[in-house]
This record gives sequence, C-alpha cells and structure tokens, in this order.
Amino acid sequence: MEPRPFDVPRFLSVLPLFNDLSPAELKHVAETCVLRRLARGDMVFRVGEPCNEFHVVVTGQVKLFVLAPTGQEKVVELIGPGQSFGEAIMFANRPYILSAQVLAESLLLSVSKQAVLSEIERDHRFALRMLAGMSRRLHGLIHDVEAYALHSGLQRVIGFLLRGQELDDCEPKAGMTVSLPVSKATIASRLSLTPEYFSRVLHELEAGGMIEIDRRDIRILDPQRLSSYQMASA
Amino acid sequence: MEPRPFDVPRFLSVLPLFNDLSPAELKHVAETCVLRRLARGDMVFRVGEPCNEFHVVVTGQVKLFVLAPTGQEKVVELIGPGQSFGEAIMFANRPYILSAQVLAESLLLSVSKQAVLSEIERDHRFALRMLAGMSRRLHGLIHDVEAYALHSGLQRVIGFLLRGQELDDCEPKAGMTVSLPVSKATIASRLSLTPEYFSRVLHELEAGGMIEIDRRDIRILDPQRLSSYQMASA
DNA sequence: CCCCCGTCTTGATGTTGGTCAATCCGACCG
DNA sequence: CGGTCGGATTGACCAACATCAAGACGGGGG
Repeated sequence: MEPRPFDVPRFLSVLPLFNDLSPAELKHVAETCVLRRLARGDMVFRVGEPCNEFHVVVTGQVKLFVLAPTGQEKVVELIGPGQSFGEAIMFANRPYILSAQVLAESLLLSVSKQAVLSEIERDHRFALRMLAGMSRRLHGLIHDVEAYALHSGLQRVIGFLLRGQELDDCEPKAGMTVSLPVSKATIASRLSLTPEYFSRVLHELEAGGMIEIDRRDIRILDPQRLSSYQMASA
Repeated sequence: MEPRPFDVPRFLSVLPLFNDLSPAELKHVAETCVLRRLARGDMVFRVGEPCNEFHVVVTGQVKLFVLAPTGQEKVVELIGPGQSFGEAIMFANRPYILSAQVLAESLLLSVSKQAVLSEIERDHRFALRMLAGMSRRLHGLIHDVEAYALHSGLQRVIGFLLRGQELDDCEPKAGMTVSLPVSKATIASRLSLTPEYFSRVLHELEAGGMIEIDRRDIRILDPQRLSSYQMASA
C-alpha cells in the first residue's frame, strides 16, 4: 500500500533471464509482478497449492523443502538473492511438489505465468533462456543425487565447503572463509545429514587443522589437504 | 546403409513432443534425425562428451548413470521405449554430465539440436512442450531426492513396486505383476541399494506373503498391506 | 547331459551415520 | 547482571545398510 521504493524493471534487467528485454517490455513484465516483503518463517507456498507464477529472491533467503508424514523435513535447495525458484513446477501445470519458506526477512518478486508465456510467444530466445535455466537446475539436482549415492557424509561436507553452495567464482584458496547463510541444522538437512552428525564432521575437520569454525563462519585453512582428504575417504 | 525399414515421421508423430506437427514439418525434423541400432553394452554417450542432440528410445532399454572414481556406479535413470533423454543437457550448452549405456539390443533415434532450435523458433508452443517435458523430468528427480533422504531402503523398494518405475496407468491392484526390465543389480543401483540388500528386502516381503518372486517377475499379492507396511516403517 | 558363467541369494561381520538425552554457549531482554 | 531460549555440541548407544565371501540357481552351448 506504500508507494514502491523499489525499481522493479531495473531489478529485472539485471537477471540473466530478462537482461536483454527492451525498457518497454521490462515495464510490461513488471506490471504483472507482485513484490512482497516476508518475515522469517513465512511460507511462500506449500505442497499441493496451484502454481501460477515463479519467484525471484531480491534480498533474503528461501528454503525449498519436502515434509515427511513423520514431520521430518528435507531441504532440497537454498535460494539466495538474485536466484529464482518455482519455474520448473510452473510449466508442468501441476500443484507445487515442495514448500518454500523464507529463512530471513526477505523481499520477493513473483512473476506471473501469463507474463512468461506471452514473453515466450513474443521472443523465442526467451524460451531458450528459460530452457537453459531449467537445464542448469536439473544439473544441480543430478549432482546432488550423485553426491547422495556415491559420497559419504564427510565427502559431502567437504564438497560443500570447497564449492560453496553454488558454483560461484570463488576459487578455493587458503584463508578464504565460507559464511553459512542459514542455521547449521538447515545446511545439514540440505546435505542429508542430521545436525548432530554434521557438527561432528565439522569438528573432526577442525581437529585435523583443515578448517576453523567461528560461529557461522568457517575459515578454510588447507584446501589442498581438504580435497585429498575427500578423495581418500572414498 | 540399408534402406530404412522404419517410418521415422510416423514414429515422431506418436511422441507427445511432436504430436501436432504437420506432415511436412515432421518430414523436415525426420531428415535431421539419425537412427541407430545398438547392441547390449554399447555406449550412447559418455560423461564429458559434447552434446548436440537428444535421444529417443524406439525399442530397448537405456540406463543413465554416473561413475565414481572408485568404479562404483549409480544408475540415475532407466529409459524405456517411447521415452527420451538428454534434452536437459542439450540446452545448457555443456558436455554430458552422465553416461548412457544400452542394456539390451535397442533402436535409438537421435534428434539434432539444430532441428529442435529451429522448431522452437517456428512455433513457440513447441518450446512450451519442451519446457513441460523438462519440468516433468525435474519432478522425477525431486521425487528421487525426497525418497533417498526421507525413505528407508525398504520403503523405496515398496514404492518402486507399487508405482512401477514411472507413473504409468497401472493401478496397484492385487495379482498384477511387475516385470523388471533389467537385472536386479541395476534396479538396486537405481534405488541406491546394494544388490545384496535389495535381494534381502525382496525376500523379506515374500516371506511376509505380500509378493511372490519368480525370476524377474514380481507378483503383487497384497498391495494394501504392502502400502501400510511402507507407512509403518517410517 | 553336463559344464560353465552370469545372476542371484545367503550368512557373518563391520561401519557409517542416526537417535536420544544431556549440557553448553551466545544472544537478547528485562 | 541473572534468566531464558534457540541453536550447537557432545556422549553413549543403536540400527540400517554395506562388505566380504561362499554358495545356489538356471540357462545356454558344447
């Protein structure tokens, strides 16, 4: 209800998906967007709800997860600023198969399915970017499946520390520090470990002199040895 | 080199992806296709190779898998007649991230990336079908990740028996029989179990009177109890 | 008909990682 | 400052599943 202090078209133009739309088109897409400010713990959507939009995190953190009947939850993905989620589900014309919850005060932009469809119709290159984006997401999931099946918990933790969460530019050079964006329990679930075991592994690495743990900051002391340690425990 | 005894356009027209192309368009797409007959054990592609096409299984069976440095393999997906694979990787403009091997004498149709791109350009609805297809694939992977993280081995086996491999029309009614399309070791890897443990679980279910095992045919005797047994072991 | 080879099964034993429960620590708050 | 609360750590114990090592089955070929 307040006047928007946020330039939606400008933000859109920064995203790879939209970065060569004309100003007029950007404006058009922006018209159909909804900007929401959500508090920690708020749900973006839940399993089973219909899906008519996808979402972009402007600021904050979102977790995608599934819930077992027992209440146990598995974090499938963590979404940070500039990343989008929910595109995949949108195109299947099915209800959401996972739930999304914000982990910290967040600003979210929701782009309507309508806008996406008409943009695809207008410019087939937009469809290609959409396909490329989903392709990347699929790669990530295959990588995860591979890790769950073929790597031990220790290996997954080391892999997480070295490659950060996504393949960012960050080279694994000594002295760099990884800041966990969310609670350790959440990271643990993302890696398919219990919080207890995750803690043990982390402290085992610290005892080995390979990392240094300070609250949510983890300093990589010896990427070399970390990496070979990962190989060794195969 | 032999004259084609196989009507490619007609086969294409049966696939959901291509089923409303005009005869002329079908013919055009078919021109760029390559039809291959492969023997059991032949590789379709390997990790790291460039990807300029996607593939459709006409007859036979293909497994998609990754290989750990130790030689241990994880079967990510099994592809049967009428199903396609490799689309996702094609759009990322990256080398294959997994390998594909033929498990039984197979007929494979490979559709060039060029043909797909130009078809997308010509008709945006084709792009939408492509997106929907990738969306479905992504659903499947999320379902797998969920199963690996949240279900026990026993539960995964039961889930596999009840929902077949993919969500086919088959209702789980008593007396129906699931025919494993490939060796039990392959299925086991698909479910992220060792062959030994898979065997044990299967025979435990047989001992419980819920199924009957005859070579590669598994007769579902009591889907009801099977299903509740799955819930119980949570 | 028998042998051989691949697939599957079975048993004994080991290990990774989960569970439960008790602190502990730091942050926020009065 | 003391209290409280959520997240993190630690320890003792345990279970699911892997591993290793024999066999058993079954079918195809000589």
